Amino acid sequence: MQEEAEAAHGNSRREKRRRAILNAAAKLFFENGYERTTLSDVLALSGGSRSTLADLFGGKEGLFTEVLRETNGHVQAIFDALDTNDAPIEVALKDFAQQFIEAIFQPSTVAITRILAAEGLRFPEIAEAFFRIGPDMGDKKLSAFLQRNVNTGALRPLDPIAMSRAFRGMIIGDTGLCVTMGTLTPEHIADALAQVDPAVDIFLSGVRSES
Amino acid sequence: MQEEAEAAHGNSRREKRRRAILNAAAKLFFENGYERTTLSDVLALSGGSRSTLADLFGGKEGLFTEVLRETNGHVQAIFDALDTNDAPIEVALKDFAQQFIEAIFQPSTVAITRILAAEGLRFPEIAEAFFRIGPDMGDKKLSAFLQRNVNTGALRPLDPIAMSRAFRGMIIGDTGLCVTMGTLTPEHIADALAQVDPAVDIFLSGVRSES
DNA sequence: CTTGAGGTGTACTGTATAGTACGGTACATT
DNA sequence: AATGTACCGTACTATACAGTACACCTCAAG
Repeated sequence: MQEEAEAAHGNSRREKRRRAILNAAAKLFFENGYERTTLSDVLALSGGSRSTLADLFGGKEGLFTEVLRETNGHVQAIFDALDTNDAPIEVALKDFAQQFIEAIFQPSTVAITRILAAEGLRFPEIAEAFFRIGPDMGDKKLSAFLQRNVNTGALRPLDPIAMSRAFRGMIIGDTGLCVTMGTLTPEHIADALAQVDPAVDIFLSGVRSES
Repeated sequence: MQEEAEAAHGNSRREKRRRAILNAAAKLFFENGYERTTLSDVLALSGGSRSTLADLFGGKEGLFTEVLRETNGHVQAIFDALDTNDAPIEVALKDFAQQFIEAIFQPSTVAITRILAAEGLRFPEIAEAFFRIGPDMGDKKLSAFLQRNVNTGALRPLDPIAMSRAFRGMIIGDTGLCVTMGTLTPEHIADALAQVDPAVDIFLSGVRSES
């Protein structure tokens, strides 16, 4: 019974420590990278002792993968929330683009993108997992939407995958590179948002059936 | 006089060592990242002694920045070679897209993109320099080309910067993310090349003046 | 052949840091 | 309040690595 309670919300004390360490580690790993973050730094920020950290996570690698797993979960949730609506195509696409940009520039999304760029080769399965939930999720929803509009005859019968890819590329532009380079500023995001309308216009003119 | 010869092509012996160390360092930094590359690794690959390395580059940071500077130079040359031609718009754009993809997926471009994604925050001036010669160079040539075609009336009077951005985004798509994640494969490149034609079609249908 | 300037290799130093051991402490349960 | 489990903190160990010192070697010029 006691075990059950632990499994559910955790031994309140232990779980609090766990959360504190995890949060501190996430912050430091994302800010400074894996190598340049020391366990002492983490503990200085979180409180707790080396022994507890070792017990909870096994060691530095265990802590890191746990941070990534959790962040991947957050990102997954963000992309799950993406949706297309039943407004006229133009409006629906603009909505989707706004949501997409917001999803991509969420702090947790940006953080995990950068850290995986830096450390991805060492944790390939995690990098791949992220890739699958990030781009692929957006792609799936968008291409399904486009396919529906092809079926109704609203759009020319082009490959929905290719259209989806083109659309997302137009929306994101160079900003994706800024993210990984660490040079992302609020202006870049504002800029990306400002580019949505012209991009949608170009895209729609390109794919819409002749009326 | 002797000095002059040294300045030009270098004391042949010293210069050979320099090149060997630089090449080995580039390979290892790009493969394993900054932190995980040790000077001993570099020397094991290049030959030479710790003392010479210290003398030539000052230390690890000096060696690294020298590698980045040089690679930036190569990338600059690659992007300088990008050009638009006088063929019909559709052909010219497809040509440009092919060149652009090839430039972006050059080994040296990929290598420096990844290493800057990983270490960019520590060497911000280099990251920014790369950013300026990479995307911005492509952007400049492409938007000038588009502007010319707007002027002749071939294209609708849209903002050439926005068009350029949209075009490049469509061409690159997710593949840019693969690069930074280290999951780039030859198939990705082939895939990107295969997407050029449909992307150009969508783009052109979107921006061309009604005939 | 001689000579010296520059290069080589090794061995050393100092520092940083991950992981561990252990004695003390606080908290929850009864 | 007693008791035992789980946490804390410190100190220690082992290792890895950048940078340096130094004695030996190589090569080119005379």
